[in-house]
Amino acid sequence: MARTPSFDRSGLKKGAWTPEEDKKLVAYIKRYGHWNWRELPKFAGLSRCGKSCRLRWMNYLRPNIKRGNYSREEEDIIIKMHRALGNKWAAIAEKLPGRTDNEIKNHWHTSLKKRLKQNPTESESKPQTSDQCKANIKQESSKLSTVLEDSSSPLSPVPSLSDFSSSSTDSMFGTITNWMGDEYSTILSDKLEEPISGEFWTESCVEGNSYIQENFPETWAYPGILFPLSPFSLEESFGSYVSYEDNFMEFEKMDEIW
DNA sequence: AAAACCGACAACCGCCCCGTC
DNA sequence: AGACGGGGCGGTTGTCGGTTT
Repeated sequence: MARTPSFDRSGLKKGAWTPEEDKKLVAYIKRYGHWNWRELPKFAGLSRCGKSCRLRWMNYLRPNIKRGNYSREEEDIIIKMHRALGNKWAAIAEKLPGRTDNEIKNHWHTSLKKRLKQNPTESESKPQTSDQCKANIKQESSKLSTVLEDSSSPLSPVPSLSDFSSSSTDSMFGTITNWMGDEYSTILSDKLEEPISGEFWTESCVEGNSYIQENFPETWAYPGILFPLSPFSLEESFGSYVSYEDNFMEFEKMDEIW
């Protein structure tokens, strides 16, 4: 399925990701976040370019990725959004929780396009100007938000942070392992064996830890952590961002959790 | 059983946008 | 204002598994 692994001139690996590489990437991001995609592979011990790491994380490894078959409802949304927006896969993906733009794009090219050919009445998309697209994005977004807010909808967003905070460790762990699969669940199981204190859930995340996303279980965010595992000093890496003392404390807190 | 074909999808590439200096 | 760098996006390709011939 994936491409055969190879190395480019600069020695960077290309092609299919191995489970080992995935583990390294996941372990690094869950510990330090993606503070800089370009630098990240060096510190994570990966011979990959930053872009490749980003892509792997965004399309495959990040939490709450929904895989598998598309429901009819999801397909209808894709068709509808595509009619309104054209090939704005990222915008379309925003309205399908758990689906990535890449996945939607693939599904469009492999299935939906054909389906529409057979049944043209479903589509009839006219080329749109970029202004029209922008207007449509707004319009479709507000319409679909209404649908998605309805908790009875099968397309409801993934559980919110408050859902995680009120749930048991077990159920949260279930959610996390769900997106990672068995392959990686062992990395986590060690860390999640002990219940997480109530205090932990109320701590806010540092703004600017850019990988922390909506619906991202807070345990993954390491409250306050913003620095890399780097051979350089913290100051060198982040200059005025943080003081060593502050983050050393965060480090300790983090290690308690993990 | 083997070859040819097709569908699915992970991954790469190049371009563009946006923030920073 | 313009150069630069990082991140994001969309188009495309490469490969594998399944199906058909």
